[in-house]
Amino acid sequence: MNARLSPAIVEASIPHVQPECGTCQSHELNWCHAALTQCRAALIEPVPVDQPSHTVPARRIICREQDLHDAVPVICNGWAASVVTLSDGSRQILSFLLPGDLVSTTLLFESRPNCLVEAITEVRFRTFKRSYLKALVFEHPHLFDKLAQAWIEEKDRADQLIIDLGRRTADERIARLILNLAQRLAQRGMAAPACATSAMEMDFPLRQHHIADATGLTPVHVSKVLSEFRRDGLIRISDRALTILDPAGFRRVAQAR
Amino acid sequence: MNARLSPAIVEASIPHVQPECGTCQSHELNWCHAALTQCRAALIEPVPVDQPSHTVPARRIICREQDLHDAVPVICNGWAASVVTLSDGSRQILSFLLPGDLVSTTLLFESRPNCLVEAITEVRFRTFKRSYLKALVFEHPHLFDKLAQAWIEEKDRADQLIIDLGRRTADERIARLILNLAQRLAQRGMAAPACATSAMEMDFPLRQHHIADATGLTPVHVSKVLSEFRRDGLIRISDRALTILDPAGFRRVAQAR
DNA sequence: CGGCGACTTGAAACGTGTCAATTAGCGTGG
DNA sequence: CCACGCTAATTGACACGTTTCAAGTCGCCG
Repeated sequence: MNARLSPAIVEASIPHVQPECGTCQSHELNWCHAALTQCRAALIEPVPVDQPSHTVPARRIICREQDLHDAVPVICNGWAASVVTLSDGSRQILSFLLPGDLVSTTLLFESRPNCLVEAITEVRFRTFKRSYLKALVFEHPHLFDKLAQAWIEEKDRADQLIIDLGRRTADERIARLILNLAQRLAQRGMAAPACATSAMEMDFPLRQHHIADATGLTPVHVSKVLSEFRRDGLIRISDRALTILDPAGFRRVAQAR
Repeated sequence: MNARLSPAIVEASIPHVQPECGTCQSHELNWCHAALTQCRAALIEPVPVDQPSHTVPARRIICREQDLHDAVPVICNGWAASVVTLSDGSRQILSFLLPGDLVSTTLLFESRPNCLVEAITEVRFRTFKRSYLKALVFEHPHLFDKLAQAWIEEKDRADQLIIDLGRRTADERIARLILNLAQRLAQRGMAAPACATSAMEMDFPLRQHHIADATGLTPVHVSKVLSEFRRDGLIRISDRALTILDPAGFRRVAQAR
């Protein structure tokens, strides 16, 4: 499927890249992989990865504003969120970050993120030097197209969230969040059809307070809505996994309008 | 102030460009002006403007999804909004477009906008050919930087709107919307300090239903909140103009958290 | 065993939506 | 010139969805 790097070259410059990246190579927009292969094709070296990778435990902050003056993080493994906290302590999650995601495409051009990136599960990530990644993107039209596409998707998701928060009820918001995550996971091969039915199963490490922060609701209300979904046989959550038992019905809830 | 195009060259290819653009040249990110001067500098011709300009009356739709397969609109004059309508008829305004604004930076790379652009006042706009504008941006680093900056601002505003809709009350949302517009107008020289006080005055063509569509509220509630602002001596609205009477107090309302 | 965080559930309070009646303004056509 | 119809805005009463507060369960880990 993918043209692996020659072990000899990789091992010489940055040990352990290949095995670690095995888990996110399925994602189309895989910056690590793309950057590494492009470098190799152009015989550039060293590879623009500052370190093999960082690993942080769940709930830890991956980067703050000041950490990003010249670093562009890419999630290799695990779930993260970009979060903004208001002065009264309430939080809003702007987006969830899944393996293969660039934290934000605007980071390629500016170093002033207004939000934190926080690990939800244990997260392994890599940081690229902005200047390096930027140069790479300009030299390789293929990478630039990927960037443009990532940028469009990022804006699309933001716009959808605006519509959700502005015009939809709690039930719709939560159902749509789950369906969106399911779709993104499926793209990465991280969600699987369960048993013979049309049900879908996926890892689901989110706490209810994450859902609340993302949908502009309170954790208490999230709990009530999820209970209702469960009572109606739409989903099942257990043991950090979620199953959509009735995809058609669930989509109907999500698209009440 | 600005280096005007030679009348001889302009008149030969596209009549009337110069006088019409007089009103939006003050805005830093002026695509018409930038594109035209760049073309001239590079001795490219014809200028990548398909027609002198279009003018549509208030409330008219400027472009739909299918109109944008190869056209990138720029607002020359007047106010517009990008709007999405849900199947039950409710509407969400994603952003207001002021003179000099590119409708959306993602339009440079893809032709699938999920929203309409609707005129609020009478609007004069220009459409550029995507391929042309795109090529131009790549050839001129200065233009590319402008694009990147526009992209960052666009995303910042979207993120702020997400926070507003997710975590702020009606009063905060409305106050912040007005303050944001005041700031953007001020950047364009379209808002002026009023009398000796610190008050700010500006054109304000928005109907209350526009405010409602942008803040995720109902027109009725918007009316109540604006009445309250007026009672408290924070703002005055009359005759399509808005004055912020007590900027400090108004900002306090907007940043309750 | 005790403590803590995640979740659940119910009751009451609050903010915003819905519905309805009314007024003002504005352009159109008789 | 006035009557008309239309849209925008205002205001009050009430309904609904969500939040807040509080109490309690469960599982996990020290």
